[in-house]
Amino acid sequence: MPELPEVETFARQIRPLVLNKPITTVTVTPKGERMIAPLSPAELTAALPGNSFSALKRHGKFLIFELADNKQIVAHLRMSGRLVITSKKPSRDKHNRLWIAFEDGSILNFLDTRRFGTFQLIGKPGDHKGLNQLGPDALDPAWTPRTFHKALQKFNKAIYKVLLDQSAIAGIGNIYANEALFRSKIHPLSPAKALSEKQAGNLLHNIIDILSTALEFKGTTLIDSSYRDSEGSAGEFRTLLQVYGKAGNNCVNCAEQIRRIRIGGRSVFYCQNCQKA
DNA sequence: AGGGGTACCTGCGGGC
DNA sequence: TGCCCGCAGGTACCCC
Repeated sequence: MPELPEVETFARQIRPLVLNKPITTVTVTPKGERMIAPLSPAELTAALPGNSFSALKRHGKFLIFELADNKQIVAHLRMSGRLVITSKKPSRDKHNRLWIAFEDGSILNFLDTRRFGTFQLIGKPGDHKGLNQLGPDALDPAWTPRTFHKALQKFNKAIYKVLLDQSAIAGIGNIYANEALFRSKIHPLSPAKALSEKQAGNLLHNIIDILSTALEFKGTTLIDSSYRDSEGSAGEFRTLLQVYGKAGNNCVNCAEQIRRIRIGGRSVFYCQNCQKA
């Protein structure tokens, strides 16, 4: 569920509460065991106590907890993961899968309803396959219209699929891909290669604007969705969505109704009239 | 290489 | 109320 703005929101909220604090215990529930694979709970538990996190970084939708001894924990929230801090006692949420207790009594809890999330200890930077395959972060200041246009040329597929391809640009998920294409007036099935540098530049601008604004709003919580930030608050970017989840609604720019199609098994929303490029 | 399908899980809403 | 279906913000893996 979480995309870049939601993951960054978690990072900002928990960072000051978990850095440079000695770890005392690690607890992995039976249903949390898959999430730490290939390590066993015993192996993870043996590696952490006495250690502490020296930094918490984010790349795309991954969170990287750096340990003082050069090891790292690479975490991914996938569809339903959440990170919550409690004091003295672990969260009693039924979906609390694993937690790390610190010397000062605070506890980092990884909640995950669907258990697709991962929380993997690696020996040194570079040892995580998923992380190694990532392209530049979507909010990396190094992006320019030219480099983005050039990156798109490498992919012989629909622009929608490239935006979701984490090896091309990291951090965009379904909601923000839909919104960025709508604002850029680009049809989701347009070949990525066909975009001009001007179109690519405009798309990049809209991606950055949407992700930055969504971050200010602490992400997007859809109606009936379970996403809540680390403090339990809903993300308010929902009010700014223009197409995602709005099949049948009138387009905000014209008289067309927003359509829903399937691309690669996922729901994609767009305006047939506005998104012709 | 790119497309599609399935799998991994749990929960929710809609239709009957 | 209960059941069955489709759906979900992600990604990996298989097959063609």
